[in-house]
Amino acid sequence: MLKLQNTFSNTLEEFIPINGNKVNMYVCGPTVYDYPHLGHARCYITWDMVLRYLRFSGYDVTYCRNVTDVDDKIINKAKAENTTTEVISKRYYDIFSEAMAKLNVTKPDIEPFATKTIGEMISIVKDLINNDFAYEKDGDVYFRVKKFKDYGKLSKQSIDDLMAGARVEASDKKEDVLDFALWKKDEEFGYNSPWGKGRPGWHIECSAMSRKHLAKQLDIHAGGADLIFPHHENEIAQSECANGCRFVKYWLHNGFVTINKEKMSKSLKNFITIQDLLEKYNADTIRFFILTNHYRMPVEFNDEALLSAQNGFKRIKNAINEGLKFVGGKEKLSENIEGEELNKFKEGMDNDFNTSVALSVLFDLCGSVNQGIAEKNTEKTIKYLSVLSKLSDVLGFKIEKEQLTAEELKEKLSEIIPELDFLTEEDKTQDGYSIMDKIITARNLARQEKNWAVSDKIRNSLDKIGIILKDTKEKTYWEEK
RNA sequence: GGCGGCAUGGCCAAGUGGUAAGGCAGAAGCCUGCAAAGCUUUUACCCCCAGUUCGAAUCUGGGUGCCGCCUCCA
Repeated sequence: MLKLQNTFSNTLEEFIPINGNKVNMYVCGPTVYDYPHLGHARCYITWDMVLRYLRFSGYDVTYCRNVTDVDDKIINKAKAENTTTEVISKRYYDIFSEAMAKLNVTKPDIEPFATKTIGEMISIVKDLINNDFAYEKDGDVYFRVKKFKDYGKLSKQSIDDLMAGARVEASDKKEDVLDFALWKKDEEFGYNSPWGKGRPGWHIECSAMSRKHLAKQLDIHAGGADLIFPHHENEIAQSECANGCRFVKYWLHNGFVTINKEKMSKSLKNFITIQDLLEKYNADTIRFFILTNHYRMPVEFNDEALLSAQNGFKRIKNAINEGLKFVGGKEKLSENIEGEELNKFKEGMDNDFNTSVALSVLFDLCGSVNQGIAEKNTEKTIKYLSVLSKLSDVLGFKIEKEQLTAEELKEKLSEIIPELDFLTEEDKTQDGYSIMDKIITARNLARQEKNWAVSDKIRNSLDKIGIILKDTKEKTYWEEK
């Protein structure tokens, strides 16, 4: 039985979808105006893990994650570069998509763009005005916060407290400081509307996109904890007042990535981009790093933590790769998995996605797989490896070695070929794999002759370009670090 | 000021009343020509104080420290 920590009730609740096993899941996506950083990676990897686990558990999930491509920051950047907002948002959307693909984040079923949903936004704003929940003033439209009695329920803020601590800019146009913009007048970059040319407010975008592409009522709405107030609070106000029904059943929020205990963010300029991080660590390491903590807790970023994740994940990767080598490939694994490890995994994940426990199960399985290999017990190895492989897949690890192509390998080897004097001119014209075979053969010859100086020199040369040799009784393997 | 969260071994982390999972790092040993990988062994009175209980890391109250939201933010 799956239980989720619902931000709305602030309790652990049993997950019962509105409509049988069909699940609508909406996640607030990126505003595409700059490079995505590790904080974004955490958010989308987290919801990807949730999506994968829901599907693994048998739910029929429709996953929608929007793209905000109309925004002040995009406009400012376009102005600065003397180009259009379309050019800017396209550029950063492509960068974002590439980063997500590299991180093995599942592509959403629906990925709507705000600029393609303007009609739906206008329709909601109209309804809100008709219901007296909103008012137009000089081309702007504002939401009348005090009219919505449930305002503040998600963030546990009372209207009085919000008033007292209000840091929101007062505006002559607003009836009340707490009122927020649904539509903003904008002659230059705006869209036609009943109130003149203008742009949608940020919050209305998600209300519109979720309604248009999923439903008036969502099972799960997720996002970063910084969106609870005001973004999600305002979405609730808009959607519930426009639709006349409850908006979201389960609100889920992820914690932040921190650096020196401070939230990683654009404004603090303490972020590391996904691109830069991928230069140093692979996608599985980054995912492992994120999944070691519960998704609602903060995760402290530093190189020591990433290194620890890298080493930890290597155990899982090694067990799977060695296991696959031993049993003879992925097709030997069985589809139907069972056992106490699987139960423990489910138990952990059912408890609000306790990935720490889930990972500990993977380590247990690694032990069993390694044992199976050591005992040369194919049946045992297949049994545990099947579970291990499946569960690592559920958590979204890629595992399968990104095997170098012959060209890439040759490219790497070219750096050290001058040191390898045993290679003939003819050898050097061959492809990477063949050259590698020659190198390993030469080294094993030296080993047979107990010429350790030569054999170690070869191994050290390969090590310099990130290739490790593993000697076993049967064969010598090579792999990337 | 209002609201929310966190505090467990050198580091990360699980734990939701019954006597502290797991990972990293370190140490010792096995294996190995040496490595790599693997295996075995190995380190905790859970921020402080008080209370509830036969029994608390876990519940209650009070401290202390740290973080987040209240403005754009994943």
